[in-house]
Amino acid sequence: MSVTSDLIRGNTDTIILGQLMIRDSYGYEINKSISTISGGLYELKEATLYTAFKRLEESGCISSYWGDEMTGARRKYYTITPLGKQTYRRMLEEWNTSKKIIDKLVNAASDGKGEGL
Amino acid sequence: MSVTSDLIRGNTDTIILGQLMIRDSYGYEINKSISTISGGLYELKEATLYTAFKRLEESGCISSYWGDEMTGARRKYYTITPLGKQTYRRMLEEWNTSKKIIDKLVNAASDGKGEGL
DNA sequence: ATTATATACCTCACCTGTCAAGGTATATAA
DNA sequence: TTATATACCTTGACAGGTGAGGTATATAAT
Repeated sequence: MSVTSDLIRGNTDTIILGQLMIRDSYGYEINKSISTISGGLYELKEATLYTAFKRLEESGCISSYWGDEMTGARRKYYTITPLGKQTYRRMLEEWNTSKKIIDKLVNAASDGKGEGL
Repeated sequence: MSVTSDLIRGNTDTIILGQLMIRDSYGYEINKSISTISGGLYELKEATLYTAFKRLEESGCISSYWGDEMTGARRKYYTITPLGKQTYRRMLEEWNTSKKIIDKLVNAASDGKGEGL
């Protein structure tokens, strides 16, 4: 884990919704996927993950159902709702906008040497 | 202000240090610069700004002195320290790394259609 | 004179998201 | 029987952001 939480913060919900855009999934699997996709550089803490599920379900972005596994630990699957898809797309746009602005702001000292001051 | 605080969070200190890399400055001016650079899409809340100054000064990244204005409101100027410059460069690297990872994570549904799951 | 606006600083209480630490349960490998 | 992997969940503490409030100087408008 080399990515600071404070830099990921605000993207947690988008990341989870993004995974559910692919297909229904459950907590443990989503977290493994995040770890894999990030090349092992990031993974959500379990408490953060389940807090996010609760938040997303309460806001109507996802819904859940128990899997019918006949063996192993039970799994709680999540589905993204239409509201969730809409929210995901909005958050993705927000990220792209913010990314550009943050880039400008943190690099102010390098581009053009100080416009704005 | 169209940028979500949670997306900026974690970059606040980097942004402030970035401004001080250009030249010594004071709170009010830094905030105006941020607003200008972001095209009016973002500005720090005053409470956030002054909390950040306190945090950065306590950690030795910046130091301060009172301006010698003979008119108008007094200004408290901040200088970036060698530790601050080092911290700034490290945080900039962290942002660049995180940015790529977050991009991968939030766009997982679009690139390659689901690798990692 | 008074009000409004701009500049310029600061603090406190509250909110939200993260997370360490703890817990429960099933299945398999050592 | 112990360890590891899978799989879920909660609680209390913590840190950063922020609304709301305060102080003070200077100028422009009423």
